[in-house]
Amino acid sequence: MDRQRGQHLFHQGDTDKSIYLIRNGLLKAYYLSDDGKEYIKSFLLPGDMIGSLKGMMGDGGCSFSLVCLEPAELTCIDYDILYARSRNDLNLANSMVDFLLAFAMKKETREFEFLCLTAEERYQTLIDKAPGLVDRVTQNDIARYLGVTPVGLSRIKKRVERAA
Amino acid sequence: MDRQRGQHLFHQGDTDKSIYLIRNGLLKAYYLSDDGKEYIKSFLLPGDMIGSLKGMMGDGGCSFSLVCLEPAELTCIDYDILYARSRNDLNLANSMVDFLLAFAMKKETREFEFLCLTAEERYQTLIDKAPGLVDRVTQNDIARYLGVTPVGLSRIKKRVERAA
DNA sequence: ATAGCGCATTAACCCGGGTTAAAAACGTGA
DNA sequence: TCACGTTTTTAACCCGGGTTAATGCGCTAT
Repeated sequence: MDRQRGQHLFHQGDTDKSIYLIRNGLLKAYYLSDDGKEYIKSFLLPGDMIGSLKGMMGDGGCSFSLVCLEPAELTCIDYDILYARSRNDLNLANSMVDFLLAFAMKKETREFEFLCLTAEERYQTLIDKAPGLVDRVTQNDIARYLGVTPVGLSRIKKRVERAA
Repeated sequence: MDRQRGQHLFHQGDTDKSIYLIRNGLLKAYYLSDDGKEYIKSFLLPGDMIGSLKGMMGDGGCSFSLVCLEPAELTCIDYDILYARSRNDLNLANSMVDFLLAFAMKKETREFEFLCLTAEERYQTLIDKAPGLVDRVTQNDIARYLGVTPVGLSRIKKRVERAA
């Protein structure tokens, strides 16, 4: 399945129980607050998988939106079917365990960064760990991913450059 | 297995591939930075499970420490054995999938709180979602869990009370 | 070519929270 | 009861980043 730049896979509040495997392209998952502020949960690159856990569990709708920043090729998997199959398929269940373990480590890293690092340190870490991303994504979006405003990130950037 | 208040199950840097199921008591998992600052990753209550993912994966040592705040009864599970068994045991693998899904949702919630909420909102949320915890844990520790300093939390508390 | 839009930078001002230090409140054990 | 250590509060000062708004830059579409 293919999607253009700017196309949404689902919007916050939608009921979507799909899991998307990104084969190509670049997407962003983001929260939108009541007063219209955007917060970026993650960027998705080829090989990544994403879906709204809340949506899958039927806990109300999706808690965030998913949109293409670059044209994307995706594989869509129905969560209910996957889950049902895993109940009788040892290999599938094992794959899910492995995937979820890797996922948990990623989430733990991001938690660590918010809990223990300053905005400036998070920016440095991002540059080190995801070089190239900065060139494909607007600075606005980088800022909203790091938990600061675009104006704030502009200042951090200048500070970092001046120090270098 | 039993542990007294103040006893550590493991320290940051240790190699410990155990998973601990909390049957009773209260523990905290925390990071210690190079310059000696403490950041609390989570509080553990009866029914919770915890272990260092990094430790389990053999990715170097544990990334955090685990200590009892109140005397605790625990069940200790060897990760390598559990994982090996799950490869041939559909029911076990399914239980692990279920556990990991629930775990992922919890981590996602915490990520959301750091990304989208202010310190004051995180404090309010904690009081709502974990009433009683505030009475069992020092305000110092609550602060370090919320990502502010004890002095900062004292101010937030006063602001909240004044507004109420 | 130019009008218009979104992005990035800069400046001025403000505010939440960090830091340090001191004082007050609270427990706990001798 | 008193003394001590820990927790919490308060105060003063500082700084990072939010907010708003202006400026400039680079697209893209007409």
